Amino acid sequence: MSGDRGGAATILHADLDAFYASVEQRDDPDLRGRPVLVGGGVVLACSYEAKRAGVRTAMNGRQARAICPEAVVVPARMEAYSAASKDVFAIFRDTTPLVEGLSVDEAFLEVGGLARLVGTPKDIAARLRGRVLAEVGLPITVGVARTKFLAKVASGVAKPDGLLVVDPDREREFLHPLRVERLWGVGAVTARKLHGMGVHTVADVATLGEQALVSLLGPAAGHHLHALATFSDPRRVTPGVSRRSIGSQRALGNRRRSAEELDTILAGIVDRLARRLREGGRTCRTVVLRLRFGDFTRVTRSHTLRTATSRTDPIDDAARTLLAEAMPTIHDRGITLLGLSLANLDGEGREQLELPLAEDAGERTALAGGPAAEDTRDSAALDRALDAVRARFGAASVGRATQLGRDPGISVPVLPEHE
DNA sequence: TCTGGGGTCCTAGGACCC
DNA sequence: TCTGGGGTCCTAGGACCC
Repeated sequence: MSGDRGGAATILHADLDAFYASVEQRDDPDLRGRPVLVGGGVVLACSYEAKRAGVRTAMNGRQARAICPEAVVVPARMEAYSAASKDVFAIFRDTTPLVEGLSVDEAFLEVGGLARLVGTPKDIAARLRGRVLAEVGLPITVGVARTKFLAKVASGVAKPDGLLVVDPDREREFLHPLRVERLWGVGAVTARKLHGMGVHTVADVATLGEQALVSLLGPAAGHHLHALATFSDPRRVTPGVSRRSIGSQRALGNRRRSAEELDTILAGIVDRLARRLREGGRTCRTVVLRLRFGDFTRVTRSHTLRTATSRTDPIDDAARTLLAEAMPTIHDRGITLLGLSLANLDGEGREQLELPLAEDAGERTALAGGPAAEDTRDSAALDRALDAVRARFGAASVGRATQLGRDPGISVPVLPEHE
């Protein structure tokens, strides 16, 4: 039964193998058994045949074709991958209600409560693999362990098309010989730091001790790594965790773009994101502009709105302002990527409309219109501004205007339409 | 490895408040 | 005039994941 650390191996980590490439091979029999690269400019995904030749995800396309000249390059078909992902997740949820998705192609499943009805976790995992292959036509690897982390490591070790159960009594012999790169949260930078300390295996991490890890990597990463290396991972499988940000970006290549072009591209991104926001019934408060340059340096500029919104206009205003303010400082570097993220999702419940105010001899007066009416310093302007809000949103939808702290602005709550 | 598009979380400093 | 400690919020950047 369970090991000495209390708990049985009931967490599954299910991970589709070379997901995009497998969908392509499923849909085109000619591609089966051959090295497949998805995406031309950069390798978005590659089949195991290509991986064996040395191709890696995110590799430059030209380089990948040089390494593996016989590879077939196919364009990405995002709709097909989304559909396949939905089908696979339906099988996950048919297996257990406790499904926590990590990305389009992987999820944790808690099957502890199911054991007596449908078999051991290993039986469940085997059946799951069979169903995904039979019903969706895709190979999937499943790791089974007592903790999320060990289950994920297990699936990584078992790939491709494998099933691996880590017995709770044998966790140490499974984990400690592995390289530190297997630890969740150890990437290139952290690995280099650890290697510099003579730490190469997970056993080395455990030996190094928590204090040394914290001083080397900072409190969060240090505690985290120590916990993983010493089998302490109390995180439960929690379904339905909602997104904390959404974003969209576009690579622009090396060609120089005019201000008008950048403007058009930004408008398209804003439009898409605001629509996604509304479709999801969410609001955002923080708008983050992301830029990348020819030398691959990056810059972000962010602005937090005073009130949450899902409307396009305030997001668009903020994005444009951020870009305009950033332009002088980035000057000649050549923008190669333009992106926008909306964060602070659901930061406030009620959507509000803000109207600008003018400062005049210590008194604040509302402006009648938008920012264009800055010369209007009429004391009746507040009323006119409120009228404008009513005209736009309907009389019943306008709440009481309030002064916003020391800021030169007022806030007019706009109630939801059906309230 | 000269680089996509989508995300998550952490850190550090400054402003501001009590 | 100089000086606390603690808390929150915002901004910018960085590391990491698939």
